[in-house]
Amino acid sequence: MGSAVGDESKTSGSRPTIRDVAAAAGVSKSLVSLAFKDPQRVGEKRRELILKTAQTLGYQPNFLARSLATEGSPFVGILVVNLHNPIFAEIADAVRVELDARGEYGLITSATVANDQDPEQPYGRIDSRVIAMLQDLRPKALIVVGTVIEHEGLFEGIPTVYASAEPRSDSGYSSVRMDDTQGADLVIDHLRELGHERIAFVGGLGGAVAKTREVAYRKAMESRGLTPIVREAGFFEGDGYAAATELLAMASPPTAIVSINDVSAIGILSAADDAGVAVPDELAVVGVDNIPLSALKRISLTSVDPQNKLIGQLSAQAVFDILADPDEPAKEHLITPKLVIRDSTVRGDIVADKS
Amino acid sequence: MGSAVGDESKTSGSRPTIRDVAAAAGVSKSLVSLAFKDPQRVGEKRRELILKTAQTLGYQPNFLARSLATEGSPFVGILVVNLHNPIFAEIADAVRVELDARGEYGLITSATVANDQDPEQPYGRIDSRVIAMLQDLRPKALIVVGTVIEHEGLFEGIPTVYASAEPRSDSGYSSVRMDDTQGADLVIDHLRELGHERIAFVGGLGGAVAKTREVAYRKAMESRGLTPIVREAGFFEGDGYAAATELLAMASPPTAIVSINDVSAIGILSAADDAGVAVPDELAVVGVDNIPLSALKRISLTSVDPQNKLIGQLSAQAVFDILADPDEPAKEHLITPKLVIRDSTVRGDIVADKS
DNA sequence: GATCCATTTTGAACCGGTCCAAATCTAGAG
DNA sequence: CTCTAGATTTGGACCGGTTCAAAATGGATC
Repeated sequence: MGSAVGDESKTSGSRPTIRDVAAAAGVSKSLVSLAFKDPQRVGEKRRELILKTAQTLGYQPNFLARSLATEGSPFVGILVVNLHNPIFAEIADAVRVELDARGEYGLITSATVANDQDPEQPYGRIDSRVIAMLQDLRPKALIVVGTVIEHEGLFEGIPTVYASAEPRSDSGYSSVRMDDTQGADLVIDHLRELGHERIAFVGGLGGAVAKTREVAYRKAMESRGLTPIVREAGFFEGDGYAAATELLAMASPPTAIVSINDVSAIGILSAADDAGVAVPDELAVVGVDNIPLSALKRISLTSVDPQNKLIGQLSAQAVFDILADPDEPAKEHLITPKLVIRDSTVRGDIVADKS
Repeated sequence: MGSAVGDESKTSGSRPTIRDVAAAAGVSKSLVSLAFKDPQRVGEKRRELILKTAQTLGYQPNFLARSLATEGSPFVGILVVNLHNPIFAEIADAVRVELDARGEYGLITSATVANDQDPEQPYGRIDSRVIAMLQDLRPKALIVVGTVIEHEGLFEGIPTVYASAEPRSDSGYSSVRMDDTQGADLVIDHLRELGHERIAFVGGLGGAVAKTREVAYRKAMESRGLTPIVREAGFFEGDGYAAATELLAMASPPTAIVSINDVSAIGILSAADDAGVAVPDELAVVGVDNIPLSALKRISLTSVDPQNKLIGQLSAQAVFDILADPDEPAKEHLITPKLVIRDSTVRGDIVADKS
């Protein structure tokens, strides 16, 4: 009565709230809330009524308010450490697909800050403001994709799974990553089948991942009665190029080079080109990561595929395990990699190009 | 009095709140709030006291509560459409650096959902739950990096800048992107200087970006009295390969091919290799994007560099402009690209490899 | 010592939800 | 028709901040 205020007086501008719906439907806000999160508890009639008015009003629960009230957000956080690395994008995708399949959803974020001090690990340092935000958001769980430099209990209280990170001795966090030992075995066996014996390794610098792979290479060689030839190097094209150039200048150069990763391996290919060494006839080259560009015809690099899709799936799986039983001890999942054989070891033999 | 409740009874577990600090410092919560967001208004003594007790208690304002109360979050949202495209990572980085330099910060997110229906634009469709969240968060502004398929007023009420997206006629949103017309001029001029006249274009399928580049190529050719040769194709390696194979089988094949982007151009290189056509002697190839892998020696592709760093910077700049004056009409910034000349057009001539 | 004004501080309402104890409404049993 | 148990609905406190009008404080002035 009175000055006949329209029903929609509040609707101006911002989104309708739960109170608007309650008023329009003639029920209490509590009931509207219930109708959304536990529909069975609400009587048939009102439920329909509430849902319909919500629909017509265009109501959508406010995520912020909900998270504040419940002390927790409805999603799983996915922190992608390094946006420049395509394999992390693959893992993140797989994580999201798996979460979706189980009715959860993932929020992808990156907080990486360029780190000029350490050219060998330019990414991995993290913006604390973004972390603070993520903490306040309190996602159900967190999946960290890639290696974070400073991680000391950053996400206390949030169940965390590390996907494709470096092996860490500390923490009781679950992790999922490629089994480098098996990777090295695959590579060395493949090369030996092709008749190679002087097999060198390029890499080892720049963190635990590098070290792990170097050790795996050494073991694989020694267990087969071969002598390791290691040339320390970093992760990038230039590193592989320099190392390979040196190796090829040796008195009796290696007939095969195994690299720490694909990008460096591509540098090795260039070094061979420049030195007039034919690949694969005079030199076989193998990388690790199986990044998309290794499949390009111009490169066609034999590579250890870490099975990123599987890593993503298992990471999501690990999150569900933790959620189901928070007291379960942390697990370390080691994925068996696959060897993708291309022209850099066997001419013209294109195998398992698409998986 | 009574059962002597300890001061820290609330501190157990979760982070201390503003009330904990207020109690510990013997002031009201309002004052603590003030001390944090407008320190000048608080008396010297209490300010110091409050800040110190906050420090010792380890208090940090809760981002969620703040955003809810103020109806807005303290950061600029950066929505990276496609994590798999390295140029978007470059843009996002540049945006963040620029925001940082001006005291703001960016929250990177990706909401892309794989889109099996349309293999030519596999990314660009967006997870509505993530969008809803972003809306609730109400960032100061939003920078969308890359082309979003469905965008109809998704972010109403939030100032939005499109970086490196397709040109859009609708909307009053600001945008920053490469000037494709200038890009085409650079390419055609370069090729003509090298004596090429039969210059073909590969691409044009898969959205407005593709169409824009095709039109730019046509204009550049016609304005120079040359006849356009267009072979419609998509964005990927296979597309370039197929198109180039066809072109090279023509009675009088082109002596140069301009591609829609680098990835497709690499396919063209492969096609030339397989057809026994020498690059650059018998065929020159040019791409667009200057993705990192085009600089690899094995590929060494001449490419139009869209100046991603600059695009990122200007996008951030555009955000500040809007924030400073919300009524300013939307602007369209066109960036002048640079041509990076490599072996695919001029043998052995390595120019501007690192910027 | 009283008065006035500027500065500092406080209390309470609010943002948009959740949640729980209490109130109300069924309907079947006695 | 009353009683009671179970289902449904509601009011109000709460999450952790912000905000603003009003109260308290502190000088300076008369």
